[in-house]
Amino acid sequence: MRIGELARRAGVSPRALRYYEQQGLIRARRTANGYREYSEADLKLVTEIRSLLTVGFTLEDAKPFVACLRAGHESGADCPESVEVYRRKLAEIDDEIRALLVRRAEVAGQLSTACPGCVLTKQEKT
Amino acid sequence: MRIGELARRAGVSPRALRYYEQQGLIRARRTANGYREYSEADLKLVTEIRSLLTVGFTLEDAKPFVACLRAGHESGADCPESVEVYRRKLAEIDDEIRALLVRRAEVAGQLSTACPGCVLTKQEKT
DNA sequence: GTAAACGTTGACGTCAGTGTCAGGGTCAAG
DNA sequence: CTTGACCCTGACACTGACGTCAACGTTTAC
Repeated sequence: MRIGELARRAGVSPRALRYYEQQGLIRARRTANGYREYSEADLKLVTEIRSLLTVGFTLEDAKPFVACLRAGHESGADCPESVEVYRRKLAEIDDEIRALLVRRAEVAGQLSTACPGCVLTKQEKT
Repeated sequence: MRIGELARRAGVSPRALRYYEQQGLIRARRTANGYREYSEADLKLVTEIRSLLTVGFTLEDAKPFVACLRAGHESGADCPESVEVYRRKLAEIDDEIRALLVRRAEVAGQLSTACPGCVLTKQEKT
């Protein structure tokens, strides 16, 4: 299939697919006229990339998963490198959550100082 | 005081101060030679801006606080516009936390599927 | 045959808050 | 008189994942 069809089926733009290729995540055969030609396996790669991006992974993070799929594994996570990325991202997410909770507390504290009662709006009506 | 001193005392770079000015957050008198001249009140403004930035506010978010201080209030939060920003940011932070918790669960789920036992490392050793 | 719909590469724009140059001017100390 | 520490105004670089446009070639449908 050509880039437009792959894009539609994967739910991304052709531009995104070219970008993934530029970043070394996917490759494409070229037909005689220079058009990119993709296989069903490529659709699987792109689907994997998309699902990783939507949970906050970067393309760099996604590389081991793609490599794992290309190595013949059924899941992109079936490789130690992918598992390592999972563990690292999980730690990063935890750090972000902690940081956000701290910020939330600070902002809520400031708000309650500036406007007592403002902070307890709907859920709490002590 | 001139920009270098204000920068040191506020813990920011001169570049940042010029940027804040460009964005309409602070103003400065100019001496005969064109140098920016700041007052103690400006230090207070910049300190307020910094503390807001560190909890994740944008310069745009900080504008009402600066305006409030310039209007003569002791705290930048002593104005309804500032309180409104606090409430909005609090809601934004809550949204982010919720999104991160969802992502965390997804990643943890994937990790435990790919590598059962990996997810419970230190704290849980069921 | 021609217009629509597709493909190609290349390159700039986006968001925020700076860092870091270039190419100047100013000012005090020695 | 010169060095060094300031100051000034541009203006480009950065991060990430693209959007968007230009300027062009190809294929498909009528």
